[in-house]
Amino acid sequence: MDEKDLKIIEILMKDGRKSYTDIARELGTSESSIRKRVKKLEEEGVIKGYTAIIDPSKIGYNVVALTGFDTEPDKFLSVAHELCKFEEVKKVFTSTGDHMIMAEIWAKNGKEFSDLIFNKIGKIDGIKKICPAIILEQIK
Amino acid sequence: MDEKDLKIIEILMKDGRKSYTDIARELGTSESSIRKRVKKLEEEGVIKGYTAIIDPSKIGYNVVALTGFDTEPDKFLSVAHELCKFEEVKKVFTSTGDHMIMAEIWAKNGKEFSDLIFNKIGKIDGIKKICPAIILEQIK
DNA sequence: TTTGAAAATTGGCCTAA
DNA sequence: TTAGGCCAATTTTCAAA
Repeated sequence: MDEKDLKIIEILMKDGRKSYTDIARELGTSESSIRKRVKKLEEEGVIKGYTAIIDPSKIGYNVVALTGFDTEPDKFLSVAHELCKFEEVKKVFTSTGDHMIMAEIWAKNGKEFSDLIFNKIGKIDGIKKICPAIILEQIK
Repeated sequence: MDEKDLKIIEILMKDGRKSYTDIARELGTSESSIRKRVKKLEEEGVIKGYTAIIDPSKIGYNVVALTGFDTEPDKFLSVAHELCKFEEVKKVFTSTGDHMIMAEIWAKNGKEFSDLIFNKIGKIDGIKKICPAIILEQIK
């Protein structure tokens, strides 16, 4: 892990589909050098994967919410695990602060979101409180 | 925007570097069809870009925090805008719920994080309250 | 790092709906 | 007119030396 690896990571965070050849040109080195470094970074788990950044509203998901969950202490991990099973739950974090678990949840509209929160996710055993913060706009 | 577009999006969210040829094979169609659909999705802003998913701790960022900001109502937008200028601030959202602004902030350690919060970001005009929730683990 | 073969990308052109 | 298919030139990927 050196300066060049960090540069590669920076470039791939900006454009995850940039070709090794392009990165090599940008950093003034060879394509195979870049490819081997990227492969190593992937194997080491530094690069965990690649993803397309989607505008949820453009595919019909008009409600995206950062949702905090408070749980009974001993049910904490099982709640987190259950949350992951929902297709609408895109990300799950454990955290300090106001809530033990934070999740990013996508829903088509307010009705579907409340149905999801009250009738499905809310039914998970061990959840004490749900605190949704609906994202209005992603600025950065 | 049809079923096939949604499938393409799903595939590219799982692996943002998958080749058009591979996607075509998976969906039983031709490479050029995929290519033209992806290009259109990009032009329409459905696909906003691609990114490598990095494990922050593996590149020395041991503190990642979802941080809520309360602002004076009229300074709301300028605060959001100022936040975006910090390299350590990776994402900025406006939201309903407890806080008007939510940001994902990366720091190398607790010391750097508190320095950032108290001495730099905290100095932005219009901020009334900062509520950091440090992410312990990303499960999904 | 270099090299060469295999694979993917790209642009143009054609057909069909 | 638009989406899909086909082909040929170029570029990229990938493994072996």
